[in-house]
Amino acid sequence: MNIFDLYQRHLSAVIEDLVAAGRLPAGLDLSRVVVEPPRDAAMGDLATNAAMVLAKGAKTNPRALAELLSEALTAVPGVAGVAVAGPGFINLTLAPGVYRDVMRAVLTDGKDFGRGAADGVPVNVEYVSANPTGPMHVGHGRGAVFGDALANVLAFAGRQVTREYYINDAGGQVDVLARSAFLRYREALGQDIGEIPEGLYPGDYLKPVGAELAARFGDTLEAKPEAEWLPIARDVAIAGMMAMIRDDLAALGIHHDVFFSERTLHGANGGAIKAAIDALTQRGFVYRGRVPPPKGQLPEDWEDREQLLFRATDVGDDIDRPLMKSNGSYTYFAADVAYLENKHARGFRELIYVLGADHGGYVKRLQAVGRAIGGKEMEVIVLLCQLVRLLRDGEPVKMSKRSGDFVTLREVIDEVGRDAVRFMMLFRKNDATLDFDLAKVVEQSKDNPVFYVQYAHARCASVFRQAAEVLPGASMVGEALASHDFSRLNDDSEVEILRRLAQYPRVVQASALSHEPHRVAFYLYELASAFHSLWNKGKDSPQLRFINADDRDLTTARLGLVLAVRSVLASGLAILGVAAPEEMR
RNA sequence: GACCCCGUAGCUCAGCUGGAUAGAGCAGCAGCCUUCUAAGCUGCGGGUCGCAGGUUCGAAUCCUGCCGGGGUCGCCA
Repeated sequence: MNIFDLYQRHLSAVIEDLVAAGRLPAGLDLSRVVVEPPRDAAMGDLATNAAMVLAKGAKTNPRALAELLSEALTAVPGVAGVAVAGPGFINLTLAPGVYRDVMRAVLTDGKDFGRGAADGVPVNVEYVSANPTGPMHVGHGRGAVFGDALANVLAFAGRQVTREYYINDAGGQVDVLARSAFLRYREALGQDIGEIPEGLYPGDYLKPVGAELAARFGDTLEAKPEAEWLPIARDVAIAGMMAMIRDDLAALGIHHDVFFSERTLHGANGGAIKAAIDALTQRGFVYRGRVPPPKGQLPEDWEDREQLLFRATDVGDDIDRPLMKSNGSYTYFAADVAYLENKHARGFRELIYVLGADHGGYVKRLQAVGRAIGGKEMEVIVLLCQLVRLLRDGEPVKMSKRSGDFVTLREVIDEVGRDAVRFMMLFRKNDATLDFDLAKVVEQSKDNPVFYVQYAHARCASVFRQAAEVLPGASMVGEALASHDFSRLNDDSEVEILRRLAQYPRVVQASALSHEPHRVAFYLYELASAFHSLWNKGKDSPQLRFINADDRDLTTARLGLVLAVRSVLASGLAILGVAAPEEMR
C-alpha cells in the first residue's frame, strides 16, 4: 500500500470529474503532477503541486485552481483536512485511519510490503567484471556492492533482473597471467626463480596456481615450448583467479546469474565478434579510415594509418572507434560490441553497466553501440562508482601496488565484516567519492550508521523477547496483530514512525527508478532514528514504553508498531544485503 | 586540449528527478541523566547551496560560461 500512489489516483479522479462537469478544460497534462510528503510534517501528510502545474493549461491562476481542487478533495475518503498554502500547494491531512491501514498492510504483507508488481520486463545488470588477473581491491568492492544492491532494489520493484559478470579472459593480460603462473609453477617444482621480472604479476596469490600446475602436470610442462604450455597455464590460472574472486564475492553475499567469458566471443574464425561486426557493416556503421591522434602530447609510437572503424560519431560518440589492431586481432572494444549484441539477442532492451570511475571515458561508446545495435528501444545505462579512500582512524591506509602487496577487498571484509562493508559502501551516492574508515565502521555507537540501524532492529527483537515473558500467550505475529485497534498510537513519536513506514514503498520505488540504492540506506537510518527516539522517550515517560503489563490493549497496539518497524527494517536491510540481527552481541 | 564526477553549516554528507522558511550526523554551546529499555537524552547557535548569467509562476536541482578539487583520454584489458 503506497499512500502517495493511492492519493495521486484519487487526485486524478477528482480532476477527471471536474473536467466531466465542465469546470476544467479537457486535455490537461497530468504528467508533472506529483503527490509527495510536505516539506514540514506540520503542513499535513501529503502535498501536491497539481494547481501550480495545471494552472496554465486550465487558464487560471494557481491559487484559484487550488481552491477548486481542494473543495473537491474534501470528499475523498480518508481526507480529514485540505489546505492551500504558499504559491498554490495543496496540503492534505489524512484521517488517522489511513495510517492504521498502512500498519495493517505492513503487518499482513510482511516482507512483501512495498514490493512492486512484477512487470516481467527484463533488465541486465552487469557489475564487478574484475579482471581475472588477481584479487579484487576495495574499489571493486564498491562496484560489487552497489551493483548487487541495485539489482536487489530493481527486483523488489518488480523488474526481472539478470545479474551478470563479464570475464575478461582474452587478450594480452591473460598471457601475462599465464607466464606469471608458469614462473610459480617452476617455483613449485623447487627451482629458484629469483625476483619476479618486471611486467609479470608479482603477487603471492599465484603460488597456489603454480602448485596446482605442478601437482597436475608434474615437470612435463617445463620442457615444452611456450606455445604449448601457455594455454594450459592460462586456463588453470584463470580458473584459479575466478574461483578466488567468486569466493570473495560470496563473502559479500554476492552471486551472479551469468558469468560470461570474453573468450567465447572470439571463437573460431572470429566467431561472434566477426558476426557482430558484419551486422554493423550491413547497417553502414563500419568503414576503413583514420582516427585523429589524441590531443595533448602525441604518443611516441603513434602511427597514423588506415584501420577498421566503428562509426560511433553517427550515434553520439565523440570519435570513431577502432575495431581491429595492427596485428590483425580484434580490439577489446570489438569484443564489447559482440557482447552487447549477445545481450540484445537474449532479449534485453535495458542494459545497466556498473563501472569504476576510471571507465568514465567508456560511457559514450557503449551507448553508441547500444544505439547502433538496438536503435531507440535499446537503453544502455552506465553507472560509475567513484573511488574509495581507505582510512584507519582518519589516516589514509598506505597501498603500494608495486610489490603486489596492496590491501585486498578480502582483507577488509575479514577485518570489519560483510555488513559494515556493504552498508558503508551504500551510505553514499555512487558518484561521490567515499571515505571508508576501517576503525569507525566497527564502532558500537550511534555515530556508526551500520550499528545504528542494525541496533534498531535488534531492539525490536528485544521488545518481543520481553513481551513473551510479561504477556505470556499474547499473539506476536503480524496476521494477528494486524486486526488490533491502533487508535491509541497517537504520541508524536509514534505518529512520526507511522509516517515513515508509509513512505517505504515510495522510497523503494524512487530508488529503483533513479538507480540509487543509497536512498534505501538513508531511509533506514531515518526510520531507525525515529524508533530510537521513541525508545528513548520511554526512559523518561514509562507510559510510552512498548510494554505496559497493566494495559494489554495498548501493549498489543505497540507491539504491532514495533513489529511493523522491525519488518520494514528487515526488508530494507535485505535489499542492501545487510543482516538484520536479533541482538548486537 | 577534450570528456566525466564533485563543490551545500567549521567537518562528513542528504536534499525524494523544478517547489514552500535548504535538512541530518559529528564538532561547538547550554541543560538533563548516571540507568530503570546497555552501548546517554533534550535543546540552541550555525548557510551568498563555488562564482556569474540564462530558462519560468518558482532553481541547490535544468542550460551556458568561468573558478577550484578529483578522475580519464593511443591498437591495454
